[in-house]
Amino acid sequence: MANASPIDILKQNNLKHTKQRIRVLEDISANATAVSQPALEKKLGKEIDRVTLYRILNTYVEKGILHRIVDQNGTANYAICSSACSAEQHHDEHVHFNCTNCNKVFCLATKVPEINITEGFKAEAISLIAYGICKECSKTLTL
Amino acid sequence: MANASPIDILKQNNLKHTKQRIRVLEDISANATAVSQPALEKKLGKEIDRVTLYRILNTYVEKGILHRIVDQNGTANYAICSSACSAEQHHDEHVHFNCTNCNKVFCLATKVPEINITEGFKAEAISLIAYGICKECSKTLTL
DNA sequence: ATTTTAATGCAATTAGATTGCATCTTATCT
DNA sequence: AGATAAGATGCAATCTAATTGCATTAAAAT
Repeated sequence: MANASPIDILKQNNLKHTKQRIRVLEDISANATAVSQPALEKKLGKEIDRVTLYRILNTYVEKGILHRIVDQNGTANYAICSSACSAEQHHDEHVHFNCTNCNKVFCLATKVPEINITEGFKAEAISLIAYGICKECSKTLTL
Repeated sequence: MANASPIDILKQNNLKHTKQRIRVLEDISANATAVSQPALEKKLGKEIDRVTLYRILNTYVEKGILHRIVDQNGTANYAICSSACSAEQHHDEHVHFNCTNCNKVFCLATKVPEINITEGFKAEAISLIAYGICKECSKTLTL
């Protein structure tokens, strides 16, 4: 279930398998880093309408197929969820890294630690984003 | 230096003290929670031009006077920095709580723990946002 | 008081995201 | 397979956040 095919994922979630939905899943899973909405639109904009893309992404987030990481600029980035995610709950418990140079969002292996939340507040999800310079950019910038 | 007046803050940062800048600081510090850009604009829109507001907020973030918390929707929220912040570095090391019901952003007392970042990535700032239902909304929602 | 320096306001523009509605496609049911 | 129901797509329009250029105005320095 770790690397299910796009069609399997759609079946598991009772979603009609349209070519647009398959393209989006293929494209996002082909990428090592999370993909931003603008990048997706740029790449798929000729095959898929802007609005459809937004709707597909929202459905995927709701179903727990993708997780959405909003970066410092307020831009939405998308990455495939681990199999532990569902429509009921996201278990996107790893740290993200947002490069302030290239703007890419990376999923790090580091897990989000337990956080002690103030009495009275009911936390349902935690987002931990580190900002700085990514591996590739630090090479380029020091040259 | 903990609760410096708007004018003091401007002096300390070599910023001209205009009535617009003072209003923004007054308004944000009057609030217990972080204030969103839309809320600020709604409140100050008749005294301060939209564009000026954006520019003031950006200068304040650059100078380390305010910190910006981007919530799940990509909306910018602003809160007064602790005195430890400067133009060189933000020490906004506490956890934020973003209510998914009323959208307010709270600064919690909880500190952000040490995070082990993957080799090669250079983290400069950490943002830890918990999403869920805030104190007030949990009261209202259970009624 | 004059000059310098920088902030403000206005108009226009860019970009991300959303809504309503007609059309088309997928899946279902004979 | 063919008809039908359910739902997804595309298009036009709209909304909101944010940014840029430029003329005007206000604050600080001399």
